[in-house]
Amino acid sequence: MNIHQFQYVLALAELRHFEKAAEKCFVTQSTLSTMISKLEEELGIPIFDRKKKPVALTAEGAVLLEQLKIVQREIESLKEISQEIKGEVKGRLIISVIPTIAPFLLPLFLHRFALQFPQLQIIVREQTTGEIIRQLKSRDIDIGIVSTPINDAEIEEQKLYHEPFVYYQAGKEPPKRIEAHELDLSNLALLEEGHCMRTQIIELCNYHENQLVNQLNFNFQAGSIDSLLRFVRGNGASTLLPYLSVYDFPEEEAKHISRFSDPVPFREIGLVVHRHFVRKRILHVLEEEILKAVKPILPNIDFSGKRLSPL
Amino acid sequence: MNIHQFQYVLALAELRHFEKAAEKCFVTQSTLSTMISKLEEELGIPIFDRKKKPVALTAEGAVLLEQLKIVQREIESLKEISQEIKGEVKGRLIISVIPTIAPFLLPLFLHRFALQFPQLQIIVREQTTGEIIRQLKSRDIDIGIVSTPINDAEIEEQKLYHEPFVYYQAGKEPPKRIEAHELDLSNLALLEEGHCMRTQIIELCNYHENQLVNQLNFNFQAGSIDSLLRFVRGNGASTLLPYLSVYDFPEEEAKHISRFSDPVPFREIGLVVHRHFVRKRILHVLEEEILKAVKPILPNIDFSGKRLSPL
DNA sequence: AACTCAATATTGATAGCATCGATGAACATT
DNA sequence: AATGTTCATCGATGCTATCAATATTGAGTT
Repeated sequence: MNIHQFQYVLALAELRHFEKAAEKCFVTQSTLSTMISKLEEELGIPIFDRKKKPVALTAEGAVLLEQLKIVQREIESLKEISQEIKGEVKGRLIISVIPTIAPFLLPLFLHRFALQFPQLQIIVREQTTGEIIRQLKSRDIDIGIVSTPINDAEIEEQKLYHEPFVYYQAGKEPPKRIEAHELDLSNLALLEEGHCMRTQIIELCNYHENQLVNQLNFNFQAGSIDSLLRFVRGNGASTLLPYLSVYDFPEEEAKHISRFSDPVPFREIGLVVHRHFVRKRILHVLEEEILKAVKPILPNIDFSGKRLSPL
Repeated sequence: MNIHQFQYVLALAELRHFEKAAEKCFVTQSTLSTMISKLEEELGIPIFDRKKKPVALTAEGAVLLEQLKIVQREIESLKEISQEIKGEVKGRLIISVIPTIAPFLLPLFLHRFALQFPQLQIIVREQTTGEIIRQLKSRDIDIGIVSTPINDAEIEEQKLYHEPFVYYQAGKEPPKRIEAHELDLSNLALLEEGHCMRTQIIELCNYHENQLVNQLNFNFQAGSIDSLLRFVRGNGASTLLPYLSVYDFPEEEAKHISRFSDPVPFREIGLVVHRHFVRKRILHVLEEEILKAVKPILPNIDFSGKRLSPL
């Protein structure tokens, strides 16, 4: 039994073709065939059904495969840990960010972050919280940036910052400051379902979804803050926006923004990783870079001990 | 990099002596030395400090060792899974049971259970809940039998049965049936601290620890139900006992027992394993054997939907 | 400083095995 | 029947894990 055999099985299970799997492992088909047979023999269980075209996993093989994946992953972690110890950060890192954060936060830190790990191939995606958590668990992505808390035993969270919401009113010029409870909730536009910010705002308003939506005689499902804003402007509607999406508004646009008086409604943004994520240094640098970028921009409000403030 | 090297490192880390570690791995000292050097070279990190006598782990080595243990464990799981698939159950199984269950439950099923796995070396220990959970997490034991729920993300629970408490009064003969609230709480003796049953009974009584203990002018710390009973008998005191400890009392002793009328105070007993425990079949057979043994004995009470009933 | 002992590293030989290219076997397609 | 595809098997080869023997190192000891 050896580590190569594990890789061969995983490759064959993925590609379902001996030659292609062999190619992926940089060996000949002959080697792959022999080695997989040996592992099957040693375990005493046929992993593949070679009668089927293309090759298929046996029922027992499917069970074993799951464990093989785990073993493989832990061996990968071993390598990653030693690279971290040596201060070498290589390989590929996939970061996924929710759509209400990504376009505003990423430009603030991504470049500086990437510079620190020239050997690291960084891939950034935009996904909803649900997808991010699912993919963290299946280890398809490495780090998520979402609105915390998540409260999942498999997921580790790292609080980053609190981001206030602001009120945006198209057409009129609302007052600079506004009390949460005096908010005009008619014509409040929201993002489409699946976005955590939609849910948060609905909860903030203490309103049922129907009540909010029904204020408008048609229903626009915005998939991004940008799209939401265009809709709001075009229809004289209003909405709530995260602070980072408005902090650099030009003067003309800033007139439509109201900041909230205390208690300011806000959301918490944090890093999330799988609990077995081992590249601690990357995580630490990422956290530092984000905070360094975001702190000078965010208003200086003390959110300590506060929960989401209902409107 | 290969699996043997992992084992060599683990053995050396444990025994801190090349020759002894080599012996444990059934290779020569020369092999062990070479192979460990190779792994260190491949990882690029010295794991051991050979200058120290006896050999010591380097700081980095200690970090790597943790991951090596994980890898090793997952490979062991792979073997165990294939044995389970083949229906072969071999190796060693360590079961730990809390002291208020062990002496009464074990004789009821252990023999029949062991017969089903003649190749399995079964070791049974008696430990408190805290120790059991700790050792499950460090993977030093395999299965625990405790009073559930535990509610720990790393621990998986398997409910077994509900066990009523009964009231024992030395000296007098209490009525056959007793209402929980009419219980005489003076002179109620308890197990020493660390036993979950002590805590449960204190909670049941809704009494603070001091109030209960102060009823007696001296303080006996019983470490087992047996020891507790001797004390109670010798001092005309009273106590609560788990049903399995009294169900086969001789008539003379049974006179001192009161069963509770509804709502009957009870505890829940369950199997607990680490969430990565893979020997599902063993667990399943164990559960079946315990239930088969215990069901004819336990009184037929429906505890569904009830929580621990306070006295 | 010379010696001794214990512990680890190194050396050179060997056997086992992963790997290869070539070929064979099974099966589907034409 | 001929051909193509796919996986298994065979014999050769080179690598490497392993061994026994020996060298080196280091910490006492005399």
